[in-house]
Amino acid sequence: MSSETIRCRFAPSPTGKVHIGNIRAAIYNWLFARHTGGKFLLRIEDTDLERSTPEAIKALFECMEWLKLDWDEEVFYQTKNVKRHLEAVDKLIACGRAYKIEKTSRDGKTGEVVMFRMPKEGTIEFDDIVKGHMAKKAEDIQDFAIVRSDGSPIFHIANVVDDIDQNVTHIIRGDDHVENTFKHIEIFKALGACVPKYAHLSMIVNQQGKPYSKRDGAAFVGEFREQGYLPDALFNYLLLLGWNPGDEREVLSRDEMVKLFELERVHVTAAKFDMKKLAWMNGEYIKKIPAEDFASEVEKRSGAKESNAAKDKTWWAYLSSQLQPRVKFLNDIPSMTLPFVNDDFPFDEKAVEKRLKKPGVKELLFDIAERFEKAPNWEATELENVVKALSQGNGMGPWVHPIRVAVSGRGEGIGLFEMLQLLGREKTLARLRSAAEKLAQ
RNA sequence: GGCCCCAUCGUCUAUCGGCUAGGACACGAGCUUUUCAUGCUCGGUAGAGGAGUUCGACUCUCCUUGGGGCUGCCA
Repeated sequence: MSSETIRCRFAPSPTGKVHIGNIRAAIYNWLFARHTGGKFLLRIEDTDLERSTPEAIKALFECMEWLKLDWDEEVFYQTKNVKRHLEAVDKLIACGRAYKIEKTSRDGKTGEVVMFRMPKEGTIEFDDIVKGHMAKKAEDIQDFAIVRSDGSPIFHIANVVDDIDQNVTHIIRGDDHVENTFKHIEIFKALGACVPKYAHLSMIVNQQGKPYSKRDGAAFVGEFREQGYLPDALFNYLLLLGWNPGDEREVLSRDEMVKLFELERVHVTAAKFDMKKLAWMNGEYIKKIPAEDFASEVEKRSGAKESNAAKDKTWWAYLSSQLQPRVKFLNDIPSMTLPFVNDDFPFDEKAVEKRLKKPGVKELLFDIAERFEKAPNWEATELENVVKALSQGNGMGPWVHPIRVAVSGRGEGIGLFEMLQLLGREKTLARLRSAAEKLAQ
């Protein structure tokens, strides 16, 4: 196949939220087009006027942009092609491949619809790029409606006519359309059009093997975004769910993906969505963020007030360098940075119980505050030396743990002495003493 | 019910007839260590069952079982 003729498309119906299974189809289409040098088209199947609002379409665009899925040519709106759909229907009626009939729908609507006439014998077959050879006896497929009693075209005819009009050569879509393909092939043929190549993608399923839905956790792209997932991490993970480069690489750059992606390597089997692996992937991508960018992300998400002069660029860089290997989700940043930017931070009850409410801790905190106060400078190494001297070669745990909880309210976090350096002398001493005084009561 | 599709560690997967079945996530152990992470090292767990083809089958064929999809005036 000549590469300049390859044209594939992502054809979602805008419902306001973009499901991960759906966006994976977009990703595969995009990668296929970019790999082959073909075109990636975007068609919005907005015939459902109830759900297809401008807001829903906007959400779709935002989602595409977030994942850096750029498309070629102008967006194709299905509603703008209704005239062509109906022309095709007339043509089908004229040649006997469609007919009008009085029908009562499931929900009780009665009226005249247009049905597409399926052949009554023979086999319909196609070679699916991922599923292989597919065949079905024509007699196993019933005639089906293509125009509603209100005169509006139905998915089957609209979809096929749009694909013809957009010169689509490759249809890469969800597994749930396999059965439709046998119907659509007949429409293409009846209309005298070339039948495109098909590639059907397996579904993303939950731990029970059922289609992954919102009941299983985040199911829409927007939710992953809100939860602090990086677009590249989600993209990479979704790609791996059903495709691999054939070697052991898993974390791939966009360029590598484009270079390596082949539809032929896409899996037939349904893949279970593994949130744990996605989380790991996200951590990998967070570690890849350039230090400067991560620092500004930390500053942005910390909710810090600009007024604090002590917090200069160096300060943020130091804090974020400590945070970067520890952050799994960008959404973890606010709670992790809170003790650094605000004196009003929560104390973890368990940590307080375990580290502070112990005999001698009050005295220990007062004592250490005094020793820190005398420190010649406020560098992490200097502060560490103070505690080292106290521990006399034994573990520093008995000092480190209470200090950590006293100044940050939590049992875990970045290195303690780095933490103290970042807090500064004044805040550290104040917090140590205030915690000690609370214990006295 | 009918039709279609699928089947390797718990999960994602490598393997396109030669396998002591490899990797990643997760899990366990250890090292590093002030915590939590990171990093490094090590470890366990897999070819649904049954026939057949073959010198040889995870790989090919058939059956069984299990799972999924479709069977709309939804897309």
